[in-house]
Amino acid sequence: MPVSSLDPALERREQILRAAMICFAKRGFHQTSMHDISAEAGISVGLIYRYFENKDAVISAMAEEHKREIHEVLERARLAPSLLEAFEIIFTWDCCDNAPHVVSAFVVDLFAEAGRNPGVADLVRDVARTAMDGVTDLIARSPEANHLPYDLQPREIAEMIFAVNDGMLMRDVLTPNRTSAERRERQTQFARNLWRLLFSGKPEAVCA
Amino acid sequence: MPVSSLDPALERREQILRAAMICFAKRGFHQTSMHDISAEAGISVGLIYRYFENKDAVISAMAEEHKREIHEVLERARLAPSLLEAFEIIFTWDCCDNAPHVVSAFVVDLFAEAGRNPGVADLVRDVARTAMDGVTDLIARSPEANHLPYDLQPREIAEMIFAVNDGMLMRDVLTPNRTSAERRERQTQFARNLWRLLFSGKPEAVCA
DNA sequence: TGACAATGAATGAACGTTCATTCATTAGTG
DNA sequence: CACTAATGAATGAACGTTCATTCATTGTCA
Repeated sequence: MPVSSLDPALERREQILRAAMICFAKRGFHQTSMHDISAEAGISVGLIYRYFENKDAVISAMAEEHKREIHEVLERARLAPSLLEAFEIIFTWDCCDNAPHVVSAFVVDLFAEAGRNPGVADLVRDVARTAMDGVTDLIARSPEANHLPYDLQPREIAEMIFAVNDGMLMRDVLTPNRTSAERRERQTQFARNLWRLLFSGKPEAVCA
Repeated sequence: MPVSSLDPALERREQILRAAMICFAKRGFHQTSMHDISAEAGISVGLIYRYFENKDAVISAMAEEHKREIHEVLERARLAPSLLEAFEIIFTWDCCDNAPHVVSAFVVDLFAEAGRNPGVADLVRDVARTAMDGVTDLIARSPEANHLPYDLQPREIAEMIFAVNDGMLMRDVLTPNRTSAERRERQTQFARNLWRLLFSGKPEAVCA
């Protein structure tokens, strides 16, 4: 548990967001009541309104946190010593050790919410575009870019990576009792398979 | 618009389901009220309860309809003259001409619901497994199966196909104003790209 | 130091609204 | 008339939000 901040107000905010994340993942945005969140956080209902204007603000704040997290993952991928390892980082970002399966349930619900809430849609679109640009750039700069099969462009490969990644995330909500380790193993396998398809040869043979 | 049935009771049922689908896609399951559905269908609230036990039953019935639709798509894919064409059918099944973008919004919400409603989860899991088995079989039986790159198994390829497909579906909710034709074009492109990655050669060169 | 004032974090009952569901009633049909 | 289809006002539970109130902490001053 991270002793995240010296500011007690910020700590409260994060405590509320942590509780909200658990509730949202368990029940979804619109089935989660403010009472649920307050109970999960061990505080009173009213207190939430000291730190957030309303329920929508809680959802937005969490979407923002998700945005930061994705940016962080991209940064780590950018620093990876090889493109394959960058792939693996991107494919396993949601396999955090604690709270297994919470992230995927949340993200799927976030996309569903984006489908009807334009504000959330803008935010998710923004994250998606930034991530896509980052990975496109990552591929274009890599030494492997010279060996791309056929006339596939870096952008097309990035799109495929994200499609596969999102698709696995979506499937994940169907198997809630898989452990983080199992998920990581499985998704790493996906990354390797995609890699093999893209760069004709064993992974070790192409690493920089 | 299909004049689906001679039985007026069944017709009412379908009228309600059609209206519910529109509402669910627009607002999501839990933000859609029974009044919304009745207004969309042009009937009274109480009448819905003559044909469905409660709101959950409406959701389940629609998930069942989705199941039937997927099975139908699989059957069409099975009858396709080549594996590539089967791919294209699978990748574009949700690009129906009327009601653009309705399907993807609905399906993403369906998965989100599956994440918390075990009954829905069972149903979706069942559809997913059947579809996966069908496509695995499709690949294994195809003449191209002998040219699979590296040690990739038909099952792994099927998993990748569905991951890509689900991922695109998820992305789709972010661009609600794309037309069906644009979506079809884009997703066909995805199918072709995946095809090229899988079977090293131009599509035309490998068709049976 | 000790007494008192001010602060604002925290509470939870109360309010107005929305919603799923029911049911007494009406319309339609044979 | 008898029977079913259809209506929509009524019900009660649940929800988001507000706010009067409590109380531990901090600041002030003699």
